[in-house]
Amino acid sequence: MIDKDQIAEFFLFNALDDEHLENIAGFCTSTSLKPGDHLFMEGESAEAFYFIKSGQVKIYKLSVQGNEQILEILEDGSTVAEAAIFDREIYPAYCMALENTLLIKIPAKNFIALIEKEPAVALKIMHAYSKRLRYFVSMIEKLSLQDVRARLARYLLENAEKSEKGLVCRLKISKKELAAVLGTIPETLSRALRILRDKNIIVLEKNNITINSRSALERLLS
Amino acid sequence: MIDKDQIAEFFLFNALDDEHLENIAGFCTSTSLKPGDHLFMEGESAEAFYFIKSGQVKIYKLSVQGNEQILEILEDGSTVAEAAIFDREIYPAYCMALENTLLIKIPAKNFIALIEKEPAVALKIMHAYSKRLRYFVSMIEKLSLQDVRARLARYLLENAEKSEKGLVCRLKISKKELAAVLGTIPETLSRALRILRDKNIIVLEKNNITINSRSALERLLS
DNA sequence: CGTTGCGTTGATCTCTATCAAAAAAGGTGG
DNA sequence: CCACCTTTTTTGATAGAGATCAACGCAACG
Repeated sequence: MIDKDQIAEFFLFNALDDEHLENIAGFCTSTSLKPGDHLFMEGESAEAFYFIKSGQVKIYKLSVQGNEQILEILEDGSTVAEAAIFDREIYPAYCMALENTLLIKIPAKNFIALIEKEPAVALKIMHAYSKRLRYFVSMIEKLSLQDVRARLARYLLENAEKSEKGLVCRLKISKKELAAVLGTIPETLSRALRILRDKNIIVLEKNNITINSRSALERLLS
Repeated sequence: MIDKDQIAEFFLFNALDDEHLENIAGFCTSTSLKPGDHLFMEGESAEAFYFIKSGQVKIYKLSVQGNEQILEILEDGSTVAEAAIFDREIYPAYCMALENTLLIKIPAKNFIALIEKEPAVALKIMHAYSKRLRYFVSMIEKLSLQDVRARLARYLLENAEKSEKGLVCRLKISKKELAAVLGTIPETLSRALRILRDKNIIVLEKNNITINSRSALERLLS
């Protein structure tokens, strides 16, 4: 059981009044995970979805050979698996914590009942859905229409932030995970990074990648 | 302007009473397309979504080199681009008719207003969303974790139907389109089909593919 | 018929996964 | 702080899948 103030901060519920929040808090519980812990496995029945209060998880698929494709890296503020609860009620992928992670668990049943009374919540969920759909569409596009170097270039451009040194991409995940995000393997990622470094397009430090030439990266996309 | 009876048949609205249907019919219009016509282009602002009354469209992306990845083939009964209207309001892909196609156009604005009053419609839309999300997740999985032959095998298994000759996959699209659905090119698809034929796993006629050995196809998936 | 686009086949080349191994980076316990 | 172990990252060599380029048969269609 958790407190209504804890859930009031989440965008999904930020239009609701105290009475509703109390009600929701009544059926939510909290969960905590250590790095490597699974929140759920592919194929498990989906009776709840989650909010990430703090930490980081990955949603991923495995091939029969054991290759991993990360679908999403989710951080605090995100909802996890809200898609699974309306449909076949099975989680379609694995979810593993990458850090110490604190989540709020929202049972599907209660949530669906809530939506029937609160269309505002429904609209927010739909907004989250459409964002995720867009994300997956762009992922399909990248995977099937671009090579690894272009996928990396796009990732760098999308994740870089301005700093005193110029554009810098701070990796929040290991290179091994990044490889799985990009749909490749660590060796190939390592080589792709080296090529960009040798061309003086980027500068590599351990977890920071500084972009020397934004335009050169953009050229790789076409 | 269209009639309320025309929209009553669509699953999205099949829980609504006459008064609601009249209301909805009031803001819907119909559109018809010939093969090759575009319903919308990538990047266009999304002010409406659609129902397919009859016909067939493809939703696809293009790479800078002009390669095509089909995201979906949609047929009568499907909604088109219902995802685009809650988010950034831009169509994220192209939509082109493959046959003569009749659609009902539903303006986003009116539809959102409807949802706010009718949670039942919201739940149905969410159901459609989660189905599509699942579909895209499985597409990402296939594209990044399976080779072309496995993707083809899965397609055949998923689209085959029982007939007097056994399992038969009737192609509703050209092989060129099928290649784009599978994330490859016609040459590669042609070779993959030939290999399956040479192994006596399938029999090729022009638009029918008969499956001789279901188990052999299933073995290709692992 | 000629034209146009589709489907197939062949030859080649590029990209990326795989295998193997070394180097670097973290922990952990003494 | 150091030796030890594990995991990550990098590098090299190789092989395989699939894209590309080119050519040709074929059917549809004006």
